[in-house]
Amino acid sequence: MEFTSLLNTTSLDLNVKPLRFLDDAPSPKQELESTSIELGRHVTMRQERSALIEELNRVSAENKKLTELLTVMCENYTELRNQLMEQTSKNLGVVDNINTAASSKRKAESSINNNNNRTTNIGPSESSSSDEDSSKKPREEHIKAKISRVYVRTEASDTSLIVKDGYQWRKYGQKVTRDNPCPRAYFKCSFAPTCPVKKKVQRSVEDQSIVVATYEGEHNHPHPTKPETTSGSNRSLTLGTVPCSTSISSSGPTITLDLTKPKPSHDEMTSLRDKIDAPEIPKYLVEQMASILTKDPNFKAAFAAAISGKFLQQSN
DNA sequence: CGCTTTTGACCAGCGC
DNA sequence: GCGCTGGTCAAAAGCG
Repeated sequence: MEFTSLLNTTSLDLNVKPLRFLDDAPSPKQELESTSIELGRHVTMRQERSALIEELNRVSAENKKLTELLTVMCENYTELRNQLMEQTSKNLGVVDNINTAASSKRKAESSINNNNNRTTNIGPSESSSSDEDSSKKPREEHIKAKISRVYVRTEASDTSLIVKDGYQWRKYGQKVTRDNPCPRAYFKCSFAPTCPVKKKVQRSVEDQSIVVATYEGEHNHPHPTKPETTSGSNRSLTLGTVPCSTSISSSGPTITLDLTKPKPSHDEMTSLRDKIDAPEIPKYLVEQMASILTKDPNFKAAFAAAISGKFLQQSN
């Protein structure tokens, strides 16, 4: 799917013609001639109309600015996407080697029955069953612990088996396994005493600059610190007063933009722009939101309908 | 002094 | 039953 083919912000006509519906309305002159009793009311209406026109022009200008902001974000996304594609194509071969090397003789023997469950993952990932646990305890009816595996590239000279994921870990053992001369370190989550999560860290036998971290279980406590990367597939945030949430699922990215809430004031919109530009909001998050917005073919229609509906509501 | 790391010993599962 | 292997325990050492 080519993103640029979907992205056409110029066709996203956010600069609606706010004055158009005014042309269709009866002119003030005609109404004044119709009855003199309503003269005072027409004066008030004229003031309201001019205020409305001013408001609509301001909204149009804001829409134009938002369009430009969206265009910039989409350009950044395209650039990052190209970099990601380039990096991914480089790493795929390495990961395949890791996957092959990680299969020990014991696993190979037992994996005849469950080899189809093996997964090849880049970054935080999950598998329905653990290839190691299933070989160790094949009689278990259910897998108690949630297994995920993370590959981290580090300096080959760095002998410390430390994977910075934001959690606090206590090392409780180290073992040299048969299939890998590099020792395997065993960690337990020390942030919460009752947290059942365990972590195994071992260098890849093929590429010692890559550290393989295997997580077992789920944390039963909030994240102690902000991690470098998010392992979850769902993200949700509220930017200022704009109710906006994004999520990425297996079925694809979805976005919930609550336009039913009251329209933010000018100060709130300015605050929102400041927050988007502010460094406390990660750039990747803004770019992700922009990409999700522009990827959604229904977004343009929904956004245009919401704006036009707002205008019609005000005109009534 | 308290916490973390190290490391040898111990235990359990599995195959033969 | 025995040996191999991965995983865990716990005492000692290290560190701030």
